[in-house]
Amino acid sequence: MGAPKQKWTPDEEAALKAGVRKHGPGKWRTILKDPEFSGVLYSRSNVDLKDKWRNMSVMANGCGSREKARLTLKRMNQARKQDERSLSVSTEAKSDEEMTEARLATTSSDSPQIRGSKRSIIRLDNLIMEAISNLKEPGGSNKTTIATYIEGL
Amino acid sequence: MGAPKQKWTPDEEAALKAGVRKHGPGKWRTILKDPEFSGVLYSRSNVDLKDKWRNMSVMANGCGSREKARLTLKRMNQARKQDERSLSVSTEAKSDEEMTEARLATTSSDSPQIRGSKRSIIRLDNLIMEAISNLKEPGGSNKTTIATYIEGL
DNA sequence: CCATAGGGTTAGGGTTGC
DNA sequence: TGCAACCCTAACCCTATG
Repeated sequence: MGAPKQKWTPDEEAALKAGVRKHGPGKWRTILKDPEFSGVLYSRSNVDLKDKWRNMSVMANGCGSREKARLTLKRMNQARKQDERSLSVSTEAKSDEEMTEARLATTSSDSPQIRGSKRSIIRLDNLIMEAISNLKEPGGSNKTTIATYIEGL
Repeated sequence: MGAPKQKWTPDEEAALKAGVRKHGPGKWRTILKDPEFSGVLYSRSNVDLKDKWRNMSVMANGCGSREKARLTLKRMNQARKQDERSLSVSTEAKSDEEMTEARLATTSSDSPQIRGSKRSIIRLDNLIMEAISNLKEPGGSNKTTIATYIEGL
C-alpha cells in the first residue's frame, strides 16, 4: 500500500542532526515541535527520531555496535539473567560503553541519597559520548566542535 | 549506557511489595526511610517507588491499563500494513495510537530548560571539555580515556 | 518547601521486512 | 544474513496539587 516502511530522506536526516545540535540529544519531542524542523519531520514521531538517531550513532562510531551486542547476548543467554547491575568490575575486555560505566560508577561516591547528582553525571557523560561518537566522522574531536555540539542544551 | 536506565531487580520489587504491605500504598517516602527496606531501595527515590508500583499494578490487573493493551489486535496489524501514515491529518477515525500521538503533539509549551538545580552540571561540562581538549588524541578521544582523565580529579 | 498523583516522554530491548 | 525502520513498555521526567 502506501508506505509500510518509510525510509529516511537526506532532508530528514539533516533536520534531525540540526535538531539535536540545537536542542541536544534526547529532546525528541522538543525537536519535533520546533517549527524549524516540524516541516520536514512532520511524518515522524518522537520515537522515530530517537530510533533514527540511534541508527546514525551506531554508524558513526565503531560499526555495528548495536547488532553485535544484540547477537552476542542472544547467543549467550536465553534463560540467563544478569541481575547485579552494579559492581561488575571484572577485568575482561568489555565494550567501551561498559568500561566507561564501570569507571564512573566507582568514581562517584556510593553514599545513598546523592543518586540525583550521580545520575546527572552519567547523563552528561552520555551527552559527551554522543557528541564524540557523532563527531568522529569529520576526523578527530576538538574542543570547539564538541562545545558547539553540546551548546544546544 | 549500561545503566542510565536502572532496571528493577527482583529484590527491589520484593522490598517494594513488602513496604506497601507494611505501610500502605502512597507512603513512598515512609517506605524508603524504613530501615527494613532502605538497604535494598537506597538507590531509588520516592517517585521511583511510585512509578514502579504503578507499573506493577498495571501488570497485576487484566493486562494493561496504562498502555492499553490491544496486543491481540496488534498482532493482527503486524501481519497487515497500516499504510497511509502521512496525509489525511483528520478524516476517518484512526487507531488509538495515532490519536494519542496527535493530541500529544499539541500540548504543553516551550522553553522549559535549565532551572535551578540543573546548573551544577555545567561545571562538569567544562571539566569534560577540558579533558577532551587536553587529550587531543589522534583519531578522536574514546570514552574510556576521557573517563580515566576525569577520574583523576 | 516537600510529597504524591498522574500525564507525558525517553531508553533500550525486541521484531519485522527488504 | 544484515541492517534500517518500527514496536513494546519499563523507567524516568514534568507539573499540578495538597
